[in-house]
This record gives sequence, C-alpha cells and structure tokens, in this order.
Amino acid sequence: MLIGEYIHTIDEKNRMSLPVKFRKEMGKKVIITPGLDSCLFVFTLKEWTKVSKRLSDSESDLSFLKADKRSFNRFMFGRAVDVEVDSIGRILIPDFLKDRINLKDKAAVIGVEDRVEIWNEKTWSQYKDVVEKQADQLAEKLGNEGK
Amino acid sequence: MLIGEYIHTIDEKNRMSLPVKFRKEMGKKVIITPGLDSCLFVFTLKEWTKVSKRLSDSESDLSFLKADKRSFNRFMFGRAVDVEVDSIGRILIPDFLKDRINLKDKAAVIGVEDRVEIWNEKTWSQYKDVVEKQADQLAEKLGNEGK
DNA sequence: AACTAAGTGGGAAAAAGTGGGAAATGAGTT
DNA sequence: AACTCATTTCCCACTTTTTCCCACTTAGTT
Repeated sequence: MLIGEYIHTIDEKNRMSLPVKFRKEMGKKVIITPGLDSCLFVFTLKEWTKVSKRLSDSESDLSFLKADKRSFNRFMFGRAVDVEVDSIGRILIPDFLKDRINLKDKAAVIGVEDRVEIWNEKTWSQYKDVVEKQADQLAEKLGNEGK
Repeated sequence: MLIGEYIHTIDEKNRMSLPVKFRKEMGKKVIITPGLDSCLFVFTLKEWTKVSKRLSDSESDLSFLKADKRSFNRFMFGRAVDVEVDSIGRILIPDFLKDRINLKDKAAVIGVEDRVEIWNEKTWSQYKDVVEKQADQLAEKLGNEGK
C-alpha cells in the first residue's frame, strides 16, 4: 500500500526520483496520466491495466463513433505516458504533463493507496489546508454515505 | 497500447516521423483516414481490418440502402489512404488530408488506445482546454459506467 | 569521523527527429 | 521514341533530445 508525502525535486531534464518507499511496489515501469484536481496519477502497470480495461471495453469496438467517448479516450489515453523507472529510481515527466499542473522544480509526491500522485508543491499545501479544515465534516459525510 | 502526445514537424515534402513509441505497434504500413473532430485517424492494418468490417457488415446486408451509412462510409473509405512507413519511421500525409484539418508544419500526434490521431497543433491545444474543463464530469460519468 | 542510503546534478554517448540532395519514376510534349 | 519537367523515393547528414552512467551532496547511523 502506498502512503506518505514527500517533496522531491524535478531537475532540468524533467527527472524526479520516486521515494524509496514507493519503488518496490511501482516496479520498473509506470504509467503517468492526468489526474483529477490538478495533479498527476502514477499507476503501476497492473493498476493501469485495470483502469484502462474499465474505460475501453465497456462498449462496442467502434467507440470512436461516440463523441463523449472520443473526448474521454483522448483525455485518458492521449495524455498518458508509460515511463521506465531508471536504474536509480527516477522517472521522467513529459513537458505536456508538467505544464498541465503547473509543475516547476518542486513536486509533492503522495502515496494514495494504490497509486501515487504528483502535485505542484504549492498547490498541494493549499489543498491540504482546505481539506484539513473540512476533514471532520468530510469524515462525517462519508460515514453516513456508507450506511 | 498507443498512448501519449507528441508534437512533430511536417516538412515541405509532407513527411512526418511517427513517435518512436508508436512505431513497433504501427508496423511498416498504416491506413490514414479522415477522423472525427477535425483530426486524422491512423490505423494499423490489423485495426483497420476490424474497423472496416464493423462499418460495413454490422447491420443488414442492405446497409448501402441507408443514406447515412453510405455517406459515412464514403467519408471513411473513399478518403482513406494506405502509406508505407519509410526506413527511418516517417509517413507521408497527402495534401488532401492535410488540407482537410488545416495542417501546417506542426502536428500533434496522439496515441488513443488503438489508433493514432493527427491534429493541427493549435486545434489540439484548444480542444484539450475544452475537454480539460469537462474532465470532472467525464470522470464522474466514467466512474458510474464502470459499476 | 566514517559509513550508508537517498536524492540531486551533469557530461558523454546514443537515439530521435529534421532537412536536403540525388536518383528514380512518371506524365506530358514534340 | 526521345526529351523535358515535375514529383516521388531513397539515402545520407546534421541537430536536438534523450539516455546512460558516474559523481556529488545531504542526512541519518554507528
């Protein structure tokens, strides 16, 4: 299970080291996709396979005939990349994904159960503040939904 | 699986290199057709076979009686071309397809699961912006579909 | 202080992408 | 058929980007 928060540097070659605690579980190849709430998702191959299956084969083979399917697939697949984890545990984050969430040289790397998230450091700390304040209510809400 | 976004140049001879990550899967011959939402579709031979089968015999044998079907098939088949991938991984994009989507010298090349799409760079970035804003709703929808 | 582990940085080699010339092809003309 | 002109194809070369490898730095441990 992936947990914890780390602040890592992205160098001029767009490399960022994965926290050591994540490396074993992530394996040597991962998929990076745009995530929700302006972050990036990093999936293991296994996890990605699950996710993409759910997206792709729910309908017919000619999914490109449906407009919203096209949008979604472009969003999901077109903006995903598979990257090798290099020999010392770094991954490469393409510019088009960096730009999307306004990533500069400092990133927050978050373990979220079965995926890793990459945030702009500032965005992350603001997001945390907000959620922190709502945590009690959120918990309450989720607790009730579960029933 | 074809994923990712690349910006490539189209030279004065209408050549464009396929991103290396796509080459293996695309093989040495591909089919380019007009796509939907002002882009071009690039299929592998294998994928094209599937697509064309579905388009032609998915309904009755008398499908040519249906006006819509005729129009759409003319659109897809009539303007499709097969092109060789040259020795260093480039394809040739005919003028009539370039013109159709207003391709200049910079193209966005997108992997969308089982096909590649070619966009005018600007059009693509605008399209992305629009879709990005809908991402939450799209994801929500997807989440529900999966269940 | 020496050692180790994790993270960061940078140079050199390799790969990918781009451009352009020359040969080959083909259509039109005399 | 021979010639011209234009287009296409093939091949080579240049440039930029990416990858690989090694080294440095920092923090924690013994």
